[in-house]
Amino acid sequence: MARASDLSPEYVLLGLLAEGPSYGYELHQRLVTEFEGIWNLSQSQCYNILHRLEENGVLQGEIVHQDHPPHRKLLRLTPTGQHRMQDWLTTPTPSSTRAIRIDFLTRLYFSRNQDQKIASTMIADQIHSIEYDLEKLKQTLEDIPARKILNRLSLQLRIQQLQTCVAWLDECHTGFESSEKIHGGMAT
Amino acid sequence: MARASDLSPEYVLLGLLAEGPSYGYELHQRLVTEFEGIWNLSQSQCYNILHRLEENGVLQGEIVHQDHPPHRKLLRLTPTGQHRMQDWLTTPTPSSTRAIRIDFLTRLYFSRNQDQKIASTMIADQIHSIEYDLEKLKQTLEDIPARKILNRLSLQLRIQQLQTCVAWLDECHTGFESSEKIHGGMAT
DNA sequence: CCTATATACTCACTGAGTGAGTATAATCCA
DNA sequence: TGGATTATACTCACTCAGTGAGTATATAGG
Repeated sequence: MARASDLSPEYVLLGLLAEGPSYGYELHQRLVTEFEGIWNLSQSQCYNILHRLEENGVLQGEIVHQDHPPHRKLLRLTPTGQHRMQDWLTTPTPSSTRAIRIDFLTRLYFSRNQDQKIASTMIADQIHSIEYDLEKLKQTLEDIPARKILNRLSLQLRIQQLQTCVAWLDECHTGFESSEKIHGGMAT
Repeated sequence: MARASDLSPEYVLLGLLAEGPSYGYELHQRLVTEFEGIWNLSQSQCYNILHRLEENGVLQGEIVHQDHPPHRKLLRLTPTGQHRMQDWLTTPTPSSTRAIRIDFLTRLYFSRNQDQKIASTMIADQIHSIEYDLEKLKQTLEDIPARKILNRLSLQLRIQQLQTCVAWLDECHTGFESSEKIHGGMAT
């Protein structure tokens, strides 16, 4: 099944659940507060994904009967889910500007919870991955005949955007390092 | 109904049909050859859109009976469709890097068929539109508290990407102007 | 004459995402 | 004390883009 799509919101949910079991409602709340401007899922979309993940055996739900309803469903990662999560964290984000902004940044966030050093490595890996793809794109550009202006302009923009990404990743590095003093633990 | 979505492929089809009536098959062929790397629609998706546009009264189809099948459907823009097309050409593309690369570039291509000067104006307008949005984004960034590192980094990347877009639009300007000598008329 | 390919289009499905709806507890406030 | 409002927690039915396989015919080649 591999990676659903380059920018699937399911991974951010996996990431949150990797920190500990939680409820659908709570997960959505965290998305709204902590990932504002990055992930923007409606509540029902959240539940949809969660249901699918449970069907696929990535999550396991356990209904918690309180004294009185509403009944809540406590969700936790299965071993499969933990595996999936680790795969995601260690696979570089594809070289698309949007994917870098959304997917990479989310991965960075969760890897940082595990180990500060992993985050540094991740940034470096991502830069290498992009630079590799950049070389290929530049080659492609040379192969496009001059009369195909549209195609050339489009590719040129993509290349420039990726170069901007690399510059930003450098900033990211320093930005995250300096933040270690300010921001120590993880809030729930 | 306005603009379907920021990046709807229906406009590129409208644009092609604005040059003259055509067939579904032919339109798809042109997408594959002329818009390679920009639009990437499957044949069936093409037909889907075309069907929808016809239902909405944007296109009108006329079945051409040749001596022998296959019967072909000649599609042409209705006045509504021509109007829609003009609206699209004159409305700046929203300030998202992807939209600039895809939607703006496509608009530029078609406006150039109409009048070279319109293309110049369009580039200038687009730059102004982006710079306006950039100011707002910079303001938003200042309002995000320092501890929200994720949200800040995300916004910072967006801002840098848009600045790259502006630089690219300038290049676009000169690139297109120099191409006027090389590439005069329009091929069908 | 048979096959491969180009033309031209249809259809049934998936999967993301939306929006309205259901049900219950807690809180407020007059 | 009871009526309204809000927060919690989740379900359901729908739309719409996009995919991929399928249908049908003409043509060109060996």
